[in-house]
Amino acid sequence: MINITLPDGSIRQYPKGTSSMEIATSISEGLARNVLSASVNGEVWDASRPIFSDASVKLFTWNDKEGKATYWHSSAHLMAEALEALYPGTKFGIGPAIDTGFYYDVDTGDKTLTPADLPKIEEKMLELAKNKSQYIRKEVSKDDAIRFFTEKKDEYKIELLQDLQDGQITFYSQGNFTDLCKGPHIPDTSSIKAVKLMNLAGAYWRGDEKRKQMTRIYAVTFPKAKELTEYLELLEEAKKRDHRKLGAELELFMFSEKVGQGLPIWLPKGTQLRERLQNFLRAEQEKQGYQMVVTPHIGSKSLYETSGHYAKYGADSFQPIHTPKEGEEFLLKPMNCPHHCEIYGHRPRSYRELPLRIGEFGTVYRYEQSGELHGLSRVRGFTQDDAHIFCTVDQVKGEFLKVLELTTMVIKKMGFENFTAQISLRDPDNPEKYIGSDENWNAAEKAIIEATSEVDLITTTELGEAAFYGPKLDFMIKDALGRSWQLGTIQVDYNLPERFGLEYIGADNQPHRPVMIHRAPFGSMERFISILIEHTAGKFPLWLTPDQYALLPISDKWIPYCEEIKQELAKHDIRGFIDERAESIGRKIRDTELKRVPYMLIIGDKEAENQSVSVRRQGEGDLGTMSVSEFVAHFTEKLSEV
RNA sequence: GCCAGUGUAGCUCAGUUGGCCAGAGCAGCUGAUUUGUAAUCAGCGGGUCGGGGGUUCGAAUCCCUCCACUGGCUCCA
Repeated sequence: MINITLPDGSIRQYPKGTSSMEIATSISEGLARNVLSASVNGEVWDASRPIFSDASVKLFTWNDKEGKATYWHSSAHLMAEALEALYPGTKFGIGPAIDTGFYYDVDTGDKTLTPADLPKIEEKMLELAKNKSQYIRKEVSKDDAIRFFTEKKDEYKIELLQDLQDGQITFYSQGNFTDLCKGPHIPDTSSIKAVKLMNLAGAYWRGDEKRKQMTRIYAVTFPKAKELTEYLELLEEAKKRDHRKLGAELELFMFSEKVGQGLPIWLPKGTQLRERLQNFLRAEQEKQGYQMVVTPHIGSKSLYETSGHYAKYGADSFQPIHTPKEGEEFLLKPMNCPHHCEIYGHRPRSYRELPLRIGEFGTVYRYEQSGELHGLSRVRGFTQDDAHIFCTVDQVKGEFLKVLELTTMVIKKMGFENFTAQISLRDPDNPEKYIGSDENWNAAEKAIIEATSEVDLITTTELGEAAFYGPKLDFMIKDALGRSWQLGTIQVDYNLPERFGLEYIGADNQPHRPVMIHRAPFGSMERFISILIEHTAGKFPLWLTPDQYALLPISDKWIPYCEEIKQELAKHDIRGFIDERAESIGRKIRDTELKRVPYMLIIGDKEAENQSVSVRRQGEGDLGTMSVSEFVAHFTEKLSEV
């Protein structure tokens, strides 16, 4: 007998060789029906795999992340089976589960898959799923495995096998399909009830752009048809909120082929929004002792040679521009930090000046590959809400915590409730990607890890995600549709001060090297606004929205009264406009609703007579009639709510 | 940059296997209407069918090429 510890701490005894599925059955039939996989001593296993020694077991169903991952990975195998049936000779790369669904990288030889082929594959998958084929695990020797795929002429799998150790190789089969796979898998195909192949994309074999490009098929499956429908509805909603669409409809920004791709042009309403965000942050930063600066859009190439940016990114950047007579070289500013280092270094600094906090809404230009550009979220010219804090080693932690506080305050003020932070450290296997000494890196990484551990913040740690000059703390927020986005960043940097030879004279009258903290709570105004648009579906917080109200006169004879109200509201810093068109009130309301103006003030005979306004809230409807001062009170209350 | 796809009026789209002056709705303009909580009516203007080249008696439609956009990949200071 073996002892099985369950998540609730209870220990049950089972015969040697009992599977997780059998354990589930012993608990309840219903549970057994839903089990997809199980963790055995922390490792995710097939539910059918026998357990031979004492273990702690956790059963996974569709409600667990691990259960979904198993389900989708098994679905990838089912898709591969369908592809092999429809397109014999198809070769397979890798087919993992992802956050939502799974993909499989395939090489269909001469046959190019098109979106029109996808329904056929879906149908085949559903047909095969009905066979209730079991996923069967088999341990194989490396030689046998290589022989199998050599016969199948699948060079991708053979390459994957080269990196695997003999004795640790397993195959999984279901129906007529066998794949190299370490598993685990769901019991059988019958739980795969709804299938949707989402899209086709090119993907380099092993992520290497020098190697062959395979076809990646993205897909998702569900145990219930209804869940697929709900998922597709969510995608529809995301499409409706797409910032590129809303940005055009609400006249926030535009792009022009003539100006150039990836170069956003801010229209008046978008500019209002952006400047309100900047003013808000500027005010908060000034409270905390930041000083604003303005630096030029170009900088001498030597500036970036000093910083190391040129060596790292020069070849893949916009190329230097030259002065016509002298032939001097200048780069479009890709970063503000070198300029700020020069500000720090332009005269001797005393320890009494530190921390010195230099802020700038600095517009930078970076060459991004054409296929990378995406609306406002990935552009070639953007404005960072940048600042650099120069401080002593002893001040690093305190300053870091203050920045952390500022950043979380900003995120919350923007209406994002869910956020986490990612600690991005060096990749220990690729030291050549980074500048600076190990001592500097260790100190910087330690500072971030220590400071974040002192605050109430959910963090994850990623190796290899650091900037080339220092580790980062990146903020990840979840939007209203549950999607994750990376926002602002805080970076601790011991290296640039060294490269720029920055110093301060300490209390001991000796020169010391300052530490630099790079930080941007929004990240970039462009990217942040793209996220804000999608999060709010264009219904911005009241304090931020370009027009807070629209006055809608029922006939043009009430325009003068509207003017009066407008002036009164302006006294309370409430901004809006009068819809003076000779349109029906129904039309005016509809248009204003679509423009996401939060308040509509409808003015006709009754209102003019009683010196009142009829108030309608966007998306909610009629709030009734009130006096102008009552509206101001209502508005002011709502304003303070966010 | 790479793979796949898309590009017809400001927007959303129609345009049969290549064939009469390329269509619709919305938006715009003009006029009428003076309206009570999500579209008043009528008239008018608007397109070198993404650009260029080619095949053809004839191209929005077929081919080549360039550009932009979309979904991914790679990249992201």
